[in-house]
Amino acid sequence: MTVVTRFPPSPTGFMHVGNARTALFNWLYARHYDGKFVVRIEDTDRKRHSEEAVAAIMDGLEWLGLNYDGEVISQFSKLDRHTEVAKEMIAKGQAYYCYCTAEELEEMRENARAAGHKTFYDRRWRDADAASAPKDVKPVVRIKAPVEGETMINDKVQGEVTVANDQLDDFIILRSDGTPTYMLSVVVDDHDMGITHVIRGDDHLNNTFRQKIIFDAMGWDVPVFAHLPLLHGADGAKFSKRHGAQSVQEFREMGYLPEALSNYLLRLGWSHGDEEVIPRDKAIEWFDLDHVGKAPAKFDFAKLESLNAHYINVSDADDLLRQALPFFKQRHGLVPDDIGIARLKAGMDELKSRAKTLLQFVDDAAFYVKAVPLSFDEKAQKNLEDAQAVLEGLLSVFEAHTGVFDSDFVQESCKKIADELKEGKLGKVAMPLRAALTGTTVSPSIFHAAEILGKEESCLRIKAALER
RNA sequence: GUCCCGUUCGUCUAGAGGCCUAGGACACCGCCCUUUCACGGCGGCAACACGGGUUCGAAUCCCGUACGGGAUGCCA
Repeated sequence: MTVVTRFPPSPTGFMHVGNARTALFNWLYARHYDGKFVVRIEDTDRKRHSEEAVAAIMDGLEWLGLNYDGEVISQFSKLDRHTEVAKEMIAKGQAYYCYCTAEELEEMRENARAAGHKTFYDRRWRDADAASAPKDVKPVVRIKAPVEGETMINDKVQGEVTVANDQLDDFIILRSDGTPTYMLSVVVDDHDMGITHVIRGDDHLNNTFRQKIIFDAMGWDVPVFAHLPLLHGADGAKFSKRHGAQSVQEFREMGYLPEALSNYLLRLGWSHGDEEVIPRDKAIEWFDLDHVGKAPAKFDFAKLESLNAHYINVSDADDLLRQALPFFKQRHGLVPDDIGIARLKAGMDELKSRAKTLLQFVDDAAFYVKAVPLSFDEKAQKNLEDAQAVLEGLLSVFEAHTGVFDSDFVQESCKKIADELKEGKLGKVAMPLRAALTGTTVSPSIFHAAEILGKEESCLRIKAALER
C-alpha cells in the first residue's frame, strides 16, 4: 500500500512554525516510504478564508523545500460530496436533524458544567418525532454517537488512548445553513483522497474519537494516526508572536536558512540517537514515527542559530549569495556589482564561518561592497585618532610596492610600520588599518581583506580615512 | 468543572529493568589559538518532578500526588 500523507492548513493567517513542523513530518514520512504528500486547504469556513493566507502557506512550503504531489485541493470545492455523505448517514439513521436554538444550547452547556460533565448536548432530537419540528428553525445535522462503551484509538505516537463514549457528544456535521463542518469534511476528504497516515498536532487527539465515529458509520478504513506534541515558547505557553517570531516568513526575514529551520524543527520532538545535524537526505532516510517524543518542546532560538551558522558555513557560495542579496539591499542599500561579487567570493570562507544569520553575513560582508568614502562607526573613529603616522606609513609602503599585494605582504608591512614607529604591538597598526578599510573595528582578517580589496582600493580607503 | 496527554541538565534530547558513576547537542564558564570579533581545539558546570509499590535490581513497569499542556464551538 502506498503511503499518502497530507498537509491541511486552514487559510486564516500565515504559516506558523508549528504548522511547518507538521508539514515537514508528513512530508518526510511520505518521502521515506516513497509515498505521496498532498496539500489540502481547509477552507470550509468561508468567513475565515483568505487568498493571501493560501499564498503565504504555499510560499512557506516552497521555501522549506516541501514539494507536494498532485493538485492543491480546496476542501470547499468538495462541499457537495460532504453534504451527500451527511444525507446518506441521515438516511441510514446514523445522523439526525436537531432544531435546538442557541439559547437552548447555552442552557444545556451551563447545566452540564454545573453537573461536572464533559458533554452537554442532551440529545433531545436524537429520537424525536420529525413532525414535532418547529417550522421557523433551520436545523443542524448531528451524528448519532455511541452512548455506551468506550472507543480506543491506536496512535503511533500517543499509544493506545481510550475514551468512554459518554464523553463524546452528538456533534454537528452540517450547519444550519447546510454547509459541512470540519469534523465531517476532514473525514470524507481523508477517505476520498486515500490518506493512509494522519500526522498532526495533538490538539486534534480528542477530535480523533469523533472522527472515528464517522469512519465507522460509513464503514471506511480508519487511517493510521500520529499526534505530535505541540510547540511551546520558552515560557511553556503555546508558541506565538510574543516569543519572537511565529511565521516561517518571519524566520526567513531574520536571516535563517530553510535547511536550518527544518533541521531544528525536525529535532524538536524527534531524534535519531545523538545526531544533531541532519541534512534533508538523511532526514528522509532516517525519519520514522517510532522516535517521536510525547512531551511538548520549548522553542530555543540559540540552538536554531547554531544550526543556522552550520548551514551557512556549508552552503554553496553562489547559493548563499543569492539568498543574501535582498538583505544587502534592505540593510545597506547596496546592490553588489561584479567587483563586489568577486570580492565577496574571495572572502567567502571567512565570511561564512563567522555568520550565524544571513543578516550578520551581509553586515560583515558589506565593507567589500561599499564604495569610498566609507562611513566610520564610533569605535573605528577612535582607532583612527592619532593614527596619522601609522596610516601615512602604510600608504607609502603600499604605494611603493610593485610586487604581489597579498596578505603576507600586508602583514609584513604592518610589522614594519609597527617597528619603525616603535609601536610594540601589531594591533596598533592593524586596528587603524581595519578601521580605514572597513569602517569598523570588527572584521575578518584585515590582512586578507586588504589583499581582496587590492592595492589600489586599499590605498584609496586609507587616503579617505586620512582626509576624513 | 470534566475528559485526554505529558514530566531526564537552563533548552532540545539519548535511554525499551542490570551496558547509567545517566550519554550527546545548544547555551553558559575557563583555557588555547589570535591584529579585532568570530570560527576552531581542549576542559568544566549542570538533570531522571515527588511519594509509594513490583523486582535480587527501576530513569525505565504499576499506583497516587504535584505541576504543565490540550480538548470541551453551527473554528479548523
